[in-house]
Amino acid sequence: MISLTFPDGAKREYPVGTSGADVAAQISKSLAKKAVAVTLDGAMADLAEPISRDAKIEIVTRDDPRALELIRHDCSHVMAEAVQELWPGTQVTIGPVIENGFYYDFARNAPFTSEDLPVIEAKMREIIARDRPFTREVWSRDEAKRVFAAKGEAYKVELVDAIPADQDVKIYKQGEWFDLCRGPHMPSTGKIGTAFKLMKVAGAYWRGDSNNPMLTRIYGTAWQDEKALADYLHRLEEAEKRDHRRLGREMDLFHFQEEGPGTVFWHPKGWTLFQELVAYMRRRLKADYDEVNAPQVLDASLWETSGHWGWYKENMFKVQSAGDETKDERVFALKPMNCPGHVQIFKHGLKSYRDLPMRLAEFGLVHRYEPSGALHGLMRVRGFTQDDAHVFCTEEQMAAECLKINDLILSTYADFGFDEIVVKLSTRPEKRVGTDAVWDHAESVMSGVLDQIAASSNRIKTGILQGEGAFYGPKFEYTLRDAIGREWQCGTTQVDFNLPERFGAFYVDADGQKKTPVMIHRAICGSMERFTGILIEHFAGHFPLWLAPTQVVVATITSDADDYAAEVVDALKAAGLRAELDLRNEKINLKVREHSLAKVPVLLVAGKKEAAERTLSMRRLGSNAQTSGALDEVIASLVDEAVPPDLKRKALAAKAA
RNA sequence: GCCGCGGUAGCUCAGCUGGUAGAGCAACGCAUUCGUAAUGCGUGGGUCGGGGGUUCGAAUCCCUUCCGCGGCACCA
Repeated sequence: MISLTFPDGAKREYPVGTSGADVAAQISKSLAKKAVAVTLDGAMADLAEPISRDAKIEIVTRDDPRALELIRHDCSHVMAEAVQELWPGTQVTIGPVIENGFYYDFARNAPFTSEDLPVIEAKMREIIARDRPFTREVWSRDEAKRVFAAKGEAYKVELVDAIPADQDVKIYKQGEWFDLCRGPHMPSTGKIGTAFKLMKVAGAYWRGDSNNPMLTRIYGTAWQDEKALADYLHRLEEAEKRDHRRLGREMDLFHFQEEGPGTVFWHPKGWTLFQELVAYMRRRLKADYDEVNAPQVLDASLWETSGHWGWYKENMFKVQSAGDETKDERVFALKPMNCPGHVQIFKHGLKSYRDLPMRLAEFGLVHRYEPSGALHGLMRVRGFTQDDAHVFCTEEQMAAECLKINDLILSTYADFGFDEIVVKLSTRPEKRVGTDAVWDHAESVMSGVLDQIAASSNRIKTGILQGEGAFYGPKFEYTLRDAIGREWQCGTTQVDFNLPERFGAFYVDADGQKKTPVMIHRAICGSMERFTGILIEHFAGHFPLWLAPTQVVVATITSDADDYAAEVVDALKAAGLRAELDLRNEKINLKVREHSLAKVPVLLVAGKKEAAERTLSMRRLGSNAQTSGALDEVIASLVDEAVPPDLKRKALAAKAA
């Protein structure tokens, strides 16, 4: 007999080999009907799996959140069956569950197109309606390989080979069709239901390696019921509405054009937003950093010394004289990084240990020849501005500097409303420079700092990314979560024991000896262009007043109010607000509509009455309520609201003191 | 870079199996002075991404190239 413990703590005895299905059936008929799986000591398992040991058991019903993964996984199997039924000869590879859905990668001579999706969906509905049971078998490796090889499933043969020797080769059947799979699955295909949809086709490399052949991936989404599916599709639509490329056009912030692939044409409004962000960052740096500016175009030899030429030559812009007659054959590069420039500044003149830590910041415009397929609006461009800085310090100062940077990064994010942050330590990659001893040391200091960060706040999550470090040193990566739950990796702190040495940078220590400083690369926003894009999406274009490109529009109702409205705009501008005047001979309805669509935060309406009383009717974006106020009071309250968060904090602190 | 899809007026898009382009919005003009998400009427606007080919004839078919979109790979 075995003893099973239920969630309520009750224990019951069952014969060895009892299945979850048996247990459910003994509890109640309805539970047996709803059950799709069990958890044994927390691990999900098939309902039909014979239980041979004491365990904590829980019956998982179809409406349990944990069943969602099973629905999606089963759905990917059904999709694979549908595809093979429709196009015999198509090879199946892998089909995992992902966030919000699943995919399956197929190998087929002619790739699928989006027109195939409804056809596959229809076939899937047929298979689900057949409601054939999922059954599990364990095969020997040789048998599995023989069967798959005989079916022409070369990829599956490779997958069987990849299964660790101590694990069984499990096969799941759904009627005639079967797949290599570790499970678990629900009892039958009918449990999947109808709340699924195939979303898109895409190419994907076999095993994620670009040296391998490209397979066709079909993405799908699946949910417990139609409502959840509809909600998900609605969320996608909403996300699309806040796409920064769309808002960039609608709000007249920036554009791209063919002649400048991956480079931004900033329009007046977009540039105002961008500069407001830069101004904010610049204020935040003032206390601790010195701002510098290093050249845009530097001799290739400098990049050879830094190692970038060797590692990233393919991704750099080469610059040369374009003149046909020129004798100057020198090869320059458009800077892809600011660090070599900053090292030159550090090296210029003798530095003492007393000068350390030396923190050099630059809003450096860098250019990288990104692969064409990687370009994506402001998020991935070929020319961008880094809020970069390099801290030259001693080894002893390193940990403290990392923590100081951590404080700056987290407080910056908080000012934009990002307070769920994940900090991850990336350790040595395979392709790297420097000795193992140096890496050992750097990683141990960094992991100590990571522990301190983790201990400092319970809102900050930490983790490790094995092998993801930069070629010259380990790094921290800061990931923030936006208003609709998407994660963006922005900030980074990278310890570098290599570059200063490569460039022969040194300082004179207290004992009169030359020593190589440690260099810490750090960025907060990362790419200012990308961060601007993130902010556009995070706020859905509905910026807080201090960031909004146009903060206020004063719109008239009749031309009788024109003079007054003009006076109001002058007063707003004099008070430092970005204000525009709308005197057009149009109805107020049209004006309200247009400025609302342009996402202007504040609309001040002036009619005959306001002009006579020297008041304004205020309407805030996103609300149709109107409030009336005296001119001076309205301006004062808007001025107060438009103070950036860092200055507001400062003013509060000054008041308190 | 790789796989698939796309590029027609400022924007969103129609244009089937080849017969030299069309709508809505926007713009411009005129009228309207009208209290919180579209006032009415009128007018102009496109070498259909570029290049080449097939054809009597190409937005439409083929090749090529650039750019974009969705993924994959990459991201110092």
